[in-house]
Amino acid sequence: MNRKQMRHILDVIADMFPDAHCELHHSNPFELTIAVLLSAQCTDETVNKVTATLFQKYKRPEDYIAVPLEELEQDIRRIGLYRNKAKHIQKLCQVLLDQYGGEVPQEHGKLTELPGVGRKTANVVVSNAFGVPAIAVDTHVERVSKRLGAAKPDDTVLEVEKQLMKLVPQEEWTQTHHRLIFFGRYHCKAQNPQCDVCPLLDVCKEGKRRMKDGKNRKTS
DNA sequence: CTCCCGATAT
DNA sequence: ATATCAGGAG
Repeated sequence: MNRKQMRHILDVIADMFPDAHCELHHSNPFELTIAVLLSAQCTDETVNKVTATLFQKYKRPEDYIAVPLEELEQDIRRIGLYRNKAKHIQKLCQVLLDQYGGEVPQEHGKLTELPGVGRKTANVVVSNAFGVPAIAVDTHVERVSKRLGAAKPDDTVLEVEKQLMKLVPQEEWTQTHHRLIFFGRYHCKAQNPQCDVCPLLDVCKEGKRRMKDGKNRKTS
């Protein structure tokens, strides 16, 4: 795929989702970091249900390490993967207090060194909380990029990210990231992609293949 | 690569 | 019943 082909895709998804945004509820960089950490293999809707009460009980890093690990585990149990996540949160809060005065660092390299924070989470935090252009490749961005042909089927998430950074102007990285997520979450879905009503069908090999094979099933 | 894991959609 | 969900660590 070249930049001109990508430009067309960007214009179409901009028209479909003009105000795509971060759907994880948060009111500061620290809450955003916790929310993204919790969101692994879990819908943002479930995360928001939990953080609605979680963020009332735990305001600062000190609050998370003041309770027994088991108590924090129970407070986030519905998220899934809760034992790892609770452990990561306590370790992360300890590091924030020990090394960063209780604040979330703005440097991408420092973020990825935090427990439970990988490249994808760091990208979300720097772009959403600190205004640094970034394209976080989550399950939706990966799937959509590969279906549309912006990345190869066996590319790693890092390779997908690099490819998108080449194809998309830097000033549009963060916005594009959100629009690709919305496109993947609400339209080009994992299970029932709505190829039959997709404005990108004419440029999507995967979509044409699905329509031809009759795999596109519009059930609602 | 495997493991972690509950909630929801299909 | 199975697939999937804003992944990361060992």
